[in-house]
Parts: sequence; structure tokens; C-alpha cells
Amino acid sequence: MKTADPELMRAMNRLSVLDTIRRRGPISRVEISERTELSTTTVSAITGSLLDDGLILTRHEGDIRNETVRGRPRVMLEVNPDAARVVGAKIAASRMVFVVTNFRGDVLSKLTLPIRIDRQPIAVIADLVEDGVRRCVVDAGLSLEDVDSVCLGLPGVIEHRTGHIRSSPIFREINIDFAAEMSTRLSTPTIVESDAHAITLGHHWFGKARDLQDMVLISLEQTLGLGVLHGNRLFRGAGGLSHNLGDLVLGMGPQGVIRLSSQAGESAILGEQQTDGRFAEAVRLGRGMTHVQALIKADDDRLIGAAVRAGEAVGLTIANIVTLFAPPRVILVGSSLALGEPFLNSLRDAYALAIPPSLKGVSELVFDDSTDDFWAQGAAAVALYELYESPWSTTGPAL
Amino acid sequence: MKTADPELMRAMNRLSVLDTIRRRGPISRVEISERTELSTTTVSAITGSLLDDGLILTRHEGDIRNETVRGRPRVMLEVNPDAARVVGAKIAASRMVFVVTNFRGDVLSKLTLPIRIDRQPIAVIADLVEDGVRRCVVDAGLSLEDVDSVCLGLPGVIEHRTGHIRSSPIFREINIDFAAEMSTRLSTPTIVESDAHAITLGHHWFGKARDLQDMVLISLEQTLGLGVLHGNRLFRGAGGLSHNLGDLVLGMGPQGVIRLSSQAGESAILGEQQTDGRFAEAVRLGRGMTHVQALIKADDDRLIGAAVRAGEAVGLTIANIVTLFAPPRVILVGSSLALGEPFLNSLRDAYALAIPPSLKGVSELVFDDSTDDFWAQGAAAVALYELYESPWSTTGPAL
DNA sequence: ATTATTTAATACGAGGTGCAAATTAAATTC
DNA sequence: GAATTTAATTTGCACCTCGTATTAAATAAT
Repeated sequence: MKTADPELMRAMNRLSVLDTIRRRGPISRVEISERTELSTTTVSAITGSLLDDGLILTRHEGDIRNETVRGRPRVMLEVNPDAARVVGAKIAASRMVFVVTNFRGDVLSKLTLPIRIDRQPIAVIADLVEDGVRRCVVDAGLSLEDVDSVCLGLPGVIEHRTGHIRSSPIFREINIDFAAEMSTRLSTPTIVESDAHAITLGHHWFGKARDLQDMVLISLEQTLGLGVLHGNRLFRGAGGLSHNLGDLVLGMGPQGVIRLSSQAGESAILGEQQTDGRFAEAVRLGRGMTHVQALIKADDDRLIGAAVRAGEAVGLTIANIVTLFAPPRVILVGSSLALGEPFLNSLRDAYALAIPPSLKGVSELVFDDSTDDFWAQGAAAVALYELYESPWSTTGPAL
Repeated sequence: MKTADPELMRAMNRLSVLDTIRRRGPISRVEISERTELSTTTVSAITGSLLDDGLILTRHEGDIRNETVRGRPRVMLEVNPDAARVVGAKIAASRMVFVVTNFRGDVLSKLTLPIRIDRQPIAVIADLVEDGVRRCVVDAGLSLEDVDSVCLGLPGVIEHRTGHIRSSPIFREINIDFAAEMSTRLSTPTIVESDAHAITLGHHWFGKARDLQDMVLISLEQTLGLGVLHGNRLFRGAGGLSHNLGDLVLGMGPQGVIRLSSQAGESAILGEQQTDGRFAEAVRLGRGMTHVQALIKADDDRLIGAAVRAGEAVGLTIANIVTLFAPPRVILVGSSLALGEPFLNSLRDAYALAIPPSLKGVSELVFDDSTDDFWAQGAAAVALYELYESPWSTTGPAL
């Protein structure tokens, strides 16, 4: 139980106000007061402090209401885009995507490095990441000193609280303090987060879950990840661990347990084709899924079969997740969606079959085919969230 | 985002102090201050208010420290057992168990009604429950007016926030506002809660999770339930729903999905034996599991087979739950534990096989064979928790 | 027996917080 | 140009927590 003092109180309300301003675009103080259920007095005090800190800006136009309203016009407030800058990154096995965003989360520059880093030693990956961050920052016309925070989203089991990578398919080592490593390299505070969590927050900030307080996201990439939003916050599991869906067990086969990753992981679907020459090259470049789609269009029976099996496994898993969390919406993201109709149809069918009758209709399935930028933007949102939460310079009273 | 005001602040700290007093037996103010990280001043103010409200008592002995300490002796504080009384109940298909507890959660009286209420209409069940509550209260030498709150724990999908029963194996109807029904009948505030949640809180208050802030409990009864404790609070899922593990899908069989309930539910294990005469009677009386155990001892191959299959299914499911939540401890409760070694061994084996290597050792499996009283006591804890949280009479300042 | 010492608990004042009521500000309408 | 209307701030108050000083209640020393 965390101890409550005035500071915490203020921090909570500040976050609430700041987030409301970010979400509802230019917004007046009265409307903030209505939405947050804080008194206008308090809203005035907090927005005053936010203005002092330069986190928000006033704008004297833009009141949407009927032009012909009596009375003093509302002053609209909006997040100051230039209050801070962060870097968000998605690190995957076959590519890295970096974005620099402003305080509002707008992308200022992006950079894709199509490099395969399968199970490289930490120093190699750190080099590449450092290089990517630096180049992307320069592309945005900035210097690294202008960047307040960096967030790296990567697959695997990440301990957000400490910045440790417990295990990740892209690292050879396990149990790496990657946050510390990158923080010193970049001399900028660096957060390490599961890629699934990053895009979950991304959807809550910018995407298909803006209107929700609770939802579940399932990422279908090389690794199968899960993000849970609960009460407007990321649910990070007991110990601050991320979830790794691929480890879920679907049943007992003749030679031991059958894990989801063996049915629906990228390599599971592509695996059978690895020997194929034209294919190995594509996979190596991280373009496997796109090629698969072409082959599916060309009626490659083996692949269609793999896609259908994968869809089935994922559909069952989603049903189980819904059984546990009963979220109003489930968002599916990731490269495996590119498998197209055979995959999606069997997924939908399996889900419909597996969802318990009592929960039928409580969860809506949404497919999202955002590009990698959006993942990186989600990572940026994680970094921004911590800035939004932090008390900033002026915690104290009005001077 | 909930709006933070001084009242919330006080409520949080009050709960923190009161819970510390409950947990750490008679405890001095200084020690409370250390544990809660509140200043001694604040602790004094809060305990003063709690004393005014009669929720705690002072005791001038019992300081555990070395007898020969200088200085003013500490005044020990403890929860006033008589500050309130609640009724907790476990409603199962074959029996109802009621307990009356004091404000500390001590059982004052208990009552077991060995009545089978399979799929009865709501009026019948409500009658029985009302009768049970009233009798148990009388047994404790009390009147219903002395009871501050009632909590009914029952199987199925319960919406705690509204008190609605979405679906339950013991009701014929679905979507019942049982909380409202019983509140009027008893003219006492009545909470309806999933039985799994009730015993989860029970273990956090009195049982095998007293020392933990996070844990997962799995209940193996007629229905398979799940309780998740997260940050000292029950995690009730997105919409305040309870979880129903039995609906989880284990895989795809020849004739559709295979649900956990079909492998490990009480009726799944006993089902094959239902035709057996000596058996049907026992099941009808809710003594099925006990008889099963006898038969297992007598080497009934069919039953041992069923138990092993059930253990396997549950073991896999637990591994999946651990993959998702990574709790430091998993507590297993429920009548199915009475199946004994064949069941438990296959459960343990399946779990060991299914738990992903990276999570090996993070969760400890604990088996708990508490009696039904403990479930009811857990329900009482749910009721007490709400009393502990509520601001009581004196929210205001010291008078 | 009396005084010094030690530790526990409370009083008091300061600083921070949110809210209601009163006040000021800035527009439109008459 | 005055009245009206709505937005935002100022003022005053009740509440919270905390640090420091003070009081309370025991043991140890004289």
C-alpha cells in the first residue's frame, strides 16, 4: 500500500489533467473540469503550473461550439509539442525501427534499419541500436541532448521495473541489464519495455483503444506477446514481468507439450519452407511474411495448411485470454496478420468456437495492420507516459 | 483516472494503518509508522480517529521486545473484535456453509446446510440462503441488526461491482441481481462475490498468502475458479467479472473444443461413475470426492485414470496461468484435491513439463485443503474489507 | 527517594491540496 | 454604452501530512 501525501494527490490530478489535454486536443478549462471531475479552481491551478512549466500552450481560437455564444470565450489549451522529445524504437529480429517524437507523440523522423540480428551478442546489438538512435535524432534535426528519454521495445520477457531482459529471441545472452547499458551509451535515460506493451500503450494513446480503459492486445510476430490495459494502466503482471504468449501450452502431444509458439510463431509457419532457396533469402531479410502471402495467393497448399493451423491455435488462445480478462476489445497486431484470409478466417472460426457462450459478444476482435512505425511510436508513448507522470520542475506551489 | 482529494488521501492511509494493525496483531504506533512509512504524527492522528470510532483498542501489555528496555513503554493497538460483525457464506451445489465473524475475522459461529440445490429457481435458493444466514446469526447469539454486512461466495461468473450473477451452475436462471434480492430479504447490505475470489482474499488475510502482495489461486470444485491478487488487491478483470477457468480451452478434439471443465470438473471425474448405485447417492449428498478417494485407495482403475487425466489438464492450465501472471505463489484449493496422490502427482508432473524453462522456479505451488469454513471466512473477509475501506463515521478531523 | 536518561506519543506550526463562494475578465446582446 | 452571460482567477476555509518541540511514562543511577 503506497503512502498517500499531498504530493501524490497533486501528481495524480496533474496526470489526469495533462492526459485529458493531450487526448481531447485543444480543450478549455471548464471542459477539463467536467471530464476530470475536478473543480475549476483546481484545474486552473494545475493548468497554471503546467503553463509555467511550458508543458501546455494556450490558444485563443478553436472553440468548436456554436459561434454565437454569449460570455467570455474559452481559452483553449493544448499540449506543447516542443516541451520534450523522446525516441521510441522497435527492435525485432530482422529490423529496427526508430522514431523521434515530440511531447505530443507526433513523429518527427523515422528510420528503419533492415538488419538481421538473430541471437547476436549484446555488444553488437547495442552498437546497432545506439547507431540507429543517433542517426534518427540527427534526421530530426536534433542533438541527443535535446532528447529527454528513450524507450526500446523488444520481444521477449522484459522486466520493466529494472530494465532487465530476462530472455529475448534476439539476444544470445539472458538476464541482461540493457537499460543500464544503453543509458550510459546514450547518456540519456533509457527504458526497456516489451514490444507488446509498447504497442498496447500506443493503441491507448493514438490508436484503436483511445476510447477504452481496459483492453487486451495480442501481438503476432516472431514472438507472441500480450499486452493488458487495466484501468488506463498497463498491467505488467506480478513482478513487473511481461507476458510471453508463445510459452502457453495448447495441449499434450505424443512428444511432450505443444506450445503456441510451435504452432503460430513466425518460424513455425515459415519453418517448413526454410530449405526452399527463394525463401530462405526472404526470411533472412525479414520479408518472410510478405512472401508467404504471395505464395498463399498462388495456392501453396503447404503454407495454407500452416496458416490455418496457426490461426486455429491463436483463435483458441484468444478465447482463453478473453475468458480470463473479459476485455471489451481485443486488438490483434503483428506480421502474422499478413498471412491473410486463410489465417484470419480460421482464427475467427476457432475463436467463435472456443469462446464460452456466456462471454459471447463481450469482446470485440479488432485487427490492426499498422506498420512498424506505430510500434516505435508506442515505445515513444511509454517514454512520454513517464514524463507525463513525473512531477517535472515545478512541483511546488505557485511562486 | 479517479480524482484525488484529501478525503481519498485519508482513506488510503487509514486503510493502510488499519490493515497493518489487523495483520501484525497488537502493534505499537512506532512500529506502524515504520511499516506504513507514515510519520508518527500521522499515525497518531489516524489511530486516534480509529480509537474514537471504536475500531481499535489499546492494550498496555504485550510488548514483545526485551523486557529490560528503558523509556516509556509502547502502547499496543489491536483491532476491536466487536467493532462489527459480518456473515460470510459459501454457497455450493451440494451444501451451504455460513459463518458469522467479528471485525477481526474470527469465526463466532458456523453452520453447514448439506442441501443439494442444483439448478434450483432463484426463489428456492434465496429462501435457503436467507434461512441459513438467520440461523447462523442466531447461533452466534446475535440478531440480524447486529450484522453490518453479508457476503455470499458462489461459483460461476459474478459481476462483483453490480452484484449480478451472470451465470452460475447452481442457478437455473442467468443474469440475476442476487445482491439486491438478498439485501432486501435480509435488510442488510449484501455483497455477491465469486467463491474463488472470496477464498483468495481469505488466504491473503488469514491463510497461505498473508506475506504476499501478489499471488494466484486456483479453485478446483464443481466449477474451476481463479482468483488473482495484484498489489494487495483482488484483480477482478476488466469489467469486474470473475474468471471461470472451466471455460478455458485445452485443445481441439475430434468433436469440437475440449474445455478444462470437461476434463477436470467434479462431474467430469465422477461422471463415468454416475450410474453406479452406491455412488449416485454419495454424489447427491455432496460427498462424491470423499468416496472417490476411498475407491482410489481400493485401486479402482477407471477412477484413477480420470484423476490422472484431470491432474494433467489442471497442471497444464496452471502452467499457462503462471506464464501469464508470473505470481510468486499459486495456491490450489477445492474438493478435487481430495483425489489424492494420483491426481496431485500427475498435476505436478504436467506442470513441471508445461512451465516454460524461463519461468521455472518463479512460482511455488501450494496445496491447501482447508475446510468449507475457510471459504466462508474468506467471504467474510470480502465483507470486512469493504468495511475497512469505508470511511466509517468519523471521516472528519479530530473533534 | 530523587534525579537523570531514554523512549513513546502528542501539540503545534508550516506547507501543500482541493473546493465553494466571491470577484474579476472578456465577450455578446440590447 | 450598459446589461448580460460565461470563463477564469482570487480569496478564504477545511483538511491532510510532516518536522520539531514538548509532554508522558517508564528504567537506571545517585
